[in-house]
Amino acid sequence: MAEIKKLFAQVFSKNAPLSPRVLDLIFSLFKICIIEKGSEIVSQGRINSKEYFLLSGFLHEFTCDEKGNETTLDFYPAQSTFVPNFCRTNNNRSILTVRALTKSVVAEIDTTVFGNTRKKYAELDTFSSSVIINLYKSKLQKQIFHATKSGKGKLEQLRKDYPGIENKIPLTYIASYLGITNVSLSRLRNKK
Amino acid sequence: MAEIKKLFAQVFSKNAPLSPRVLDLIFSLFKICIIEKGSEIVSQGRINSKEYFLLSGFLHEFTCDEKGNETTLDFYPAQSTFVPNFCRTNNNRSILTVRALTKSVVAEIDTTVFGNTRKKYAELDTFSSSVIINLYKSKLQKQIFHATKSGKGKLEQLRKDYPGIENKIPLTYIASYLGITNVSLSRLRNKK
DNA sequence: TTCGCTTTTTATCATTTGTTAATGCTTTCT
DNA sequence: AGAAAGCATTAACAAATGATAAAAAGCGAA
Repeated sequence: MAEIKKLFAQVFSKNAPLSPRVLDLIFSLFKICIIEKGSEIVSQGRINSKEYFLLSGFLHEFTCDEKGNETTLDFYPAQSTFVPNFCRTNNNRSILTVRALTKSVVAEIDTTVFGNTRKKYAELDTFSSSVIINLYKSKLQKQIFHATKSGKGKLEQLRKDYPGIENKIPLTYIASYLGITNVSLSRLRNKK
Repeated sequence: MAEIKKLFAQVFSKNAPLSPRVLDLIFSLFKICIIEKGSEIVSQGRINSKEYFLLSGFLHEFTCDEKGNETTLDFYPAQSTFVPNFCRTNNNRSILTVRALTKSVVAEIDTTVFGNTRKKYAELDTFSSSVIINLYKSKLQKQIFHATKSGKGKLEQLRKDYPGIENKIPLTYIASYLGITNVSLSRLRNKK
């Protein structure tokens, strides 16, 4: 349990520093969940009213269009912050799915509980702003990534952003994230 | 001046409804600026501490890499909301540029003035959340756009998103936004 | 292990996109 | 008007990517 709390503190510190007191308090409000490989934490179309932090494991976030095609939008390595609930929902229904690609440990809290706590502690407010800034900047980077790089360049960037990812998860998800076909990805990987 | 205020009200209502009273109040705090074609409202690398709303005209948002290559990230048709200051800056310095592609009219306000006013009126808080949600969703759409569509598909989508844009601004910016070369864009336009 | 299923690679061909360069068309400025 | 600069199109070729299908490799369950 001490390890869990350490991981928890680390995820939070990636966004903004929190005092030990507030960290203790907020930690006590979270529920720790074990997620089996293949199961979904958040599901597209479903009601969801929680905030999440990934402590350990590996997840991917994707949308599914009318034809059933999944597009992977992001990867969550260990110690990642989820998109905030209010951004990823329409009328409380999720617009995307987050699925475990390996067995994972997630910390979850109700949005209203978190919101109420936030009102009491200014540092949690700063924390939340920081989450949004990081989210926006990461999306901005993704746009530049897609608009300026070819398949080869995107694969190189992916390798920097997520070291070892090719040995961790099925390549289909990587191809989807890069916006290329499985066949193209295979070619790029086996070429010089 | 009555027209200006009407445009102002319309931009705001695109995010979240505001009561006439708060709208009047907030309007009085803004400064209305005429922007000549080609000049920059926000400049990459420069200190900036304002929030902006585009009343009329047409803008584009871009970043410039070390080599001087510009990548257009977004277009702002008349009555658009800018990315919030806190998202588009690092230590108060802008990480992107917004430039007028036609003569434009912009409403501007200091971030701290806006922030203070927001604290007093809950509806402005809702408004700000709404701006962020719209921002995030628009970035999400852009990622899906790039990851799932070919040049042809992206051009078709652009035409839906920004009707008439091809007759309004230089095609270079459009090609950059689509992540293709000027030559490819020209080909796609004159084909089929 | 062996079987069956999924994932990945390989091959072939068609299509798209990039690169380079030349041309023609506007626009702008003097 | 004329010159200069910027913008858009076209052409020709090279390179990258997609589509399809088949083979190979990996994985899990009985």
